[in-house]
Amino acid sequence: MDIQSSFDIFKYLKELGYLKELKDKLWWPKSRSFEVVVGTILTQQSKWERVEKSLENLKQENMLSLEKLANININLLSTLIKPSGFYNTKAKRLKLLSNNIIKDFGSFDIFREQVDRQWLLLQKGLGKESSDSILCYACEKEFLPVDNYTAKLMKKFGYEFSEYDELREWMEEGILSNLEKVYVLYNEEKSLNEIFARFHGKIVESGKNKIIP
DNA sequence: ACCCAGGTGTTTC
DNA sequence: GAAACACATGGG
Repeated sequence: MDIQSSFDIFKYLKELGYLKELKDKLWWPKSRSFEVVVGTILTQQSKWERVEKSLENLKQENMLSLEKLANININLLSTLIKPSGFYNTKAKRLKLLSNNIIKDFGSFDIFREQVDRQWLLLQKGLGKESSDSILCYACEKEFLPVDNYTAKLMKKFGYEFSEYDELREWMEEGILSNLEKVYVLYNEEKSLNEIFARFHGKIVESGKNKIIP
């Protein structure tokens, strides 16, 4: 298979017909909500099923909101997110991040509108992938997150990058320079954010399910 | 028993 | 800079 750009991967995954019906059209469960922010930290080096368990625990205790997490007892938070691992570290970072969002933006809605990558990268616990995931799935900005699955997938086709941003820019550029073709593949009109969001989702799902040998 | 998962921060050369 | 290590659970 001849892969010239990320668009060829996009087309290939599209042709597989995988990930057709999504509960959430942006792929990430409860996209646009504060849950995405919580999920990005919880899912680090963990399985999504374990994250769902933690999210359930938080919901059960009525703690799954920006205001509640900003003021939660740290030991309680650790206990509730135990299923997704690294719970002491993640608890500290989640609480601090919630406080910083309130301090610098006042509300989650303002945060969604005004936050930028630079602010996110300054937060303890948010690296490039988590920051881009928040921008893409919580804030609906035009960012294409890349992860280990993306790197592994591209390596299979002979493309390797030493830096996260090099891979991300190459992935974004392949789509941006083939936008007309992308729109032909979709019946309905989609925003660039939605295209990036679903593309990343497909890559993750195809990686998780090992559909590409 | 070992390996991995929708990474990140710190320490050390 | 880049490599090595810590953070931790639970399923295959």
